[in-house]
Amino acid sequence: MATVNIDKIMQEAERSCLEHGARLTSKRKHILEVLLKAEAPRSAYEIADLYRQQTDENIPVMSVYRMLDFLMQNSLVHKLASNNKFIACAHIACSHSHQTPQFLICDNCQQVREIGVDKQLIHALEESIEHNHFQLNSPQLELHGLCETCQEQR
Amino acid sequence: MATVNIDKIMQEAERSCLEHGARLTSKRKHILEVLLKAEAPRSAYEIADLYRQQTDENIPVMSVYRMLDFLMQNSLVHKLASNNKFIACAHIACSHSHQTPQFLICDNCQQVREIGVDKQLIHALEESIEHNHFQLNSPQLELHGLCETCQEQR
DNA sequence: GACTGAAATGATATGATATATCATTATTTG
DNA sequence: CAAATAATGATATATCATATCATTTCAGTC
Repeated sequence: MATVNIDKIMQEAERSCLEHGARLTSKRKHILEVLLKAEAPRSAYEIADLYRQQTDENIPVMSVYRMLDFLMQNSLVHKLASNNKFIACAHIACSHSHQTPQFLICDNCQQVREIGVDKQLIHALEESIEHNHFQLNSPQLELHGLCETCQEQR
Repeated sequence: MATVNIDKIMQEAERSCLEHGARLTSKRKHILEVLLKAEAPRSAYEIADLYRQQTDENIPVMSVYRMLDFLMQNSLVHKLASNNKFIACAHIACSHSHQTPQFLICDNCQQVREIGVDKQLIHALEESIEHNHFQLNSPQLELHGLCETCQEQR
């Protein structure tokens, strides 16, 4: 089942890149696939290792960073600032347009859920920030806590 | 004027540590002072350099990290995950209890404003997160954009 | 199909951030 | 004061990230 999803997501990623004139090369695709298969956020170095395992091909970390930059620019991958790791965007194959990503990061098992933005919430945020005469970039929220599974284990 | 404020803040920091049985040693105090004097967030290595300049005493970076850990545990310092830098808490000498810190980070001049938490906003956040069966730790928000001064310069 | 310019990738070096570990010094407490 | 605990120093090393120049690949053109 997972592979079916990945195939579908990859198709959508290709379509979206084509539309924007962005070149989703084979190596960039592999990097995205590595992240789609990973169950948790991965560092650039971990991604390089997984890439080697999954393709029997070497890849310089420098290249991984560059490919991650490309994928991020095309909203296919996000970087989590709070732990310097990368994840595939959870909404690549969704129809709803890609908005501000919000992440729930489990501090126990490290799993990350990317949730949709609540419009009202964003509005409230912006209000709060306007009071401070601050002009917001698209705000990425990273929220730490415990996921459902890990709550139960306590 | 700045020094007056710093003195007052330091007094409050000492009082608060005493209250919690936390030992605010002279070196830890110096680290906090360095951050209070800095106009922008600083990395641990920058803090070590400033410490040397301001005290004519060497300090190992390892120690800086440990002291920063201590200061963070006692809510005197925050770490900004989005740029791996540290700042003094803006509310040390405030009477209102220390809640979720929210940071507005200027991507142009790097200045950071720590703003108070809007109760409604936090409530909305928590609602949004409950839908995902996620148990939040105290959420620290880091919001990037342009401060008032830098907006005007564009 | 060869030529050319641009984009992508490789290779190498190095900088920046952070932690592990063991030794030493300072402080508290009985 | 001695023993226990906490704080700091010293050293090594892991981890994350970027700068720079060389090489390869690709798209468009003739």
